[in-house]
Amino acid sequence: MTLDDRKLEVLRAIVEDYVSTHEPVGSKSLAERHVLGVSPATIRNDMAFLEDEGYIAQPHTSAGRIPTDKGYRLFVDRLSQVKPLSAPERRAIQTFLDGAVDLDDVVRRSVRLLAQLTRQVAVVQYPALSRSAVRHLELVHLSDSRLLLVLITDTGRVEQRVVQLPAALGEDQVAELRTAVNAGLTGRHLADAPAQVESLPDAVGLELRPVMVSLGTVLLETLAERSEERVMLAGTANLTRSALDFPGTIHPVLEALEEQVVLLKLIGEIETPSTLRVRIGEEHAVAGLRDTSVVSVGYGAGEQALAGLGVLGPTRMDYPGTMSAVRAVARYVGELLARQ
Amino acid sequence: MTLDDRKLEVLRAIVEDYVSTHEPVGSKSLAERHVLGVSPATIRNDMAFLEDEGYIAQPHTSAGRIPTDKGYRLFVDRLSQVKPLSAPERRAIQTFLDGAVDLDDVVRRSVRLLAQLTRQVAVVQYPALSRSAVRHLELVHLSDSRLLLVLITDTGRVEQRVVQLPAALGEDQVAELRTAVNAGLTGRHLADAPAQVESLPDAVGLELRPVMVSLGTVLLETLAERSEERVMLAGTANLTRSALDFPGTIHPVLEALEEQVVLLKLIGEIETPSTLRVRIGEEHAVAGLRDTSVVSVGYGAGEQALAGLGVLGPTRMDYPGTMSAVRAVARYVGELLARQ
DNA sequence: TCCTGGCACTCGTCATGACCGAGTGCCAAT
DNA sequence: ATTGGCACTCGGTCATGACGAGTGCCAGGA
Repeated sequence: MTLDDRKLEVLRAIVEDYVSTHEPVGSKSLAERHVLGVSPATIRNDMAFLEDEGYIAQPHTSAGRIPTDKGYRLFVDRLSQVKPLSAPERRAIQTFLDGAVDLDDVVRRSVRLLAQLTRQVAVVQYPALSRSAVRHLELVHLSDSRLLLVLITDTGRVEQRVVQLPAALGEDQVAELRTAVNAGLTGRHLADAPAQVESLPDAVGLELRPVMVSLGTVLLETLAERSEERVMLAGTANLTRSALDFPGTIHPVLEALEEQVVLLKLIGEIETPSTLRVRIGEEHAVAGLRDTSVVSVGYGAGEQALAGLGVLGPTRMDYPGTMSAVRAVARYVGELLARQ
Repeated sequence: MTLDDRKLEVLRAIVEDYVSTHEPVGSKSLAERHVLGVSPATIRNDMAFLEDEGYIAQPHTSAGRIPTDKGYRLFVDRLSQVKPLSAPERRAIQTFLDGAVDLDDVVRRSVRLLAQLTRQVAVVQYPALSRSAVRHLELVHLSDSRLLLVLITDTGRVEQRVVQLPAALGEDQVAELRTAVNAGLTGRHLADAPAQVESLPDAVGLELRPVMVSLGTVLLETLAERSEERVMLAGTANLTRSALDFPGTIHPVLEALEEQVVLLKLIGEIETPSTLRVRIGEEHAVAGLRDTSVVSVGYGAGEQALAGLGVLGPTRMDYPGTMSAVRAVARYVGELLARQ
């Protein structure tokens, strides 16, 4: 026997019913709620087959079936149809995001919007430093021996670090450094920074070279530390609504969400924008997320994604709806950043 | 009958036992576990009195007593003794915070540390702009009609905003603006900014005055929007450990924590450092926090607090321990910022 | 060959009721 | 004012049994 169209249709019906009712679905109610053209008995046979193949499972003997991770995977890959956003939803995205005044604001607004639209936990990553270019570098004289290095990128990120100077500097020397640093780096892609930094000391007077070296070191350090680092989270409270979906507690999930590294793995690692990625249950490497699914996508104006954003929820989630929302917000954020 | 010493002692014993066992405490076990010098029957009489006065309550008829919010309040105000931190704890604070490279890092580390030490939800507010002074203002030429305004404060905060220009500017004009703005504001307290901004246009050439006006407007806007705004949160996962303490779900608590405004009310509104504030259960204005207590304190080097930090947990928390931890971290953060 | 109706069986849920024990309030005695 | 004793209350636990949703299997029909 093979996985024919009707069996797929049965699987889709099971996923849809289970997602909306949160209860194991039986053959009878399935026949009632969907136009499958066959009797419950036939559906039972199909369900037995689907269970054998691992697409659905029974929580206990005399219960209906629920989809397994493998079942959701099949659903997402082959069965789900794009669910267009409603007009009010589109409008919400527009009005919500249009008022943003800067990058922080864009990120904050989009993460909240996403949480609200999907009623799940939303994550938005700041544009990766490694994929941004330098817009300006500023040096601020803090004291004789300390300089503040401020990096401003074309994506709107601002990073700062204190630099301990090997020797005291005058205001004019700081100016010389500033000019040289900007001449060497402004407009450059930060991915190329290591190479550029190499040649910086040559651009200044002999006595400033050691200073320039430590400046370069601090800059590279900052890039390494902060490169992908920042993310913003919203909608954790939504986890409690689906608390029943998690065996025991939501504790492991909350814990995983507190780990930046984990979040970045979830959302990051994205090359091209607008290719959605869905990770379902067991597909996660992190144990605490075995009962969750993540829908993520890259955003960014051009060919290459600047960073990622996405949504995390119970494996039993409305995949089509979530996928549309994530895609729509990403597209809009991309446009917004390009406009800047 | 009055609230004599023994009754207070009984109340303290009830609070301590309940906090450590999480179970209503009865007269017999109280007599066993504490040296009160009287029999259970006497304790029962005292407990009846304490209940009449509203310091303790019975969850149901045949159960022991648990402290009410009023009981905790009395405990905190008159009964709790300072519990010094253990040596490992002190060491943890030191090593954990000493490696911080900048303000973001300090805040991130301290909020995690606090969450870890108290095993509760920790909140740290960034130094309030209104209580910081300008260290430097930078103007970056983005395009003909757009300028990036970067504000760097003496507390290490960096805020940036895009300014739409009324007219195109050359690089030298930007330099003139930069000089004027810094001459007028560097070193000034941001609380005084409105007055200072008034006089800025007079310091530049006639044709730059409109630009300076919009620059000033944006600066004041930024101050208003961002003044107290930023906070960092950690340890939300700790809420699930004490999930049993919350009737129903932790949903309302998580929701309250997502509201920046609420957080700021909790942690902010602090004038002098090192005066701990404890808010217990019903004392909260926000309904979602009726089952939680918040221990907060201001931090900062001098007389005036820069901002606040604190901890949120179930009303049934270890007040003395939490209070010591909060106080210790605040003191250390204050020192750290002063050193910068 | 595929579909269908029927039937026996499984097992989780819910309501019931008995029992246990922790804890109380009250009272008489010290 | 304190204490020991005692009757009483009531929530938690456990065993029981009825109920019903859902299944797998099988024989008959298209």
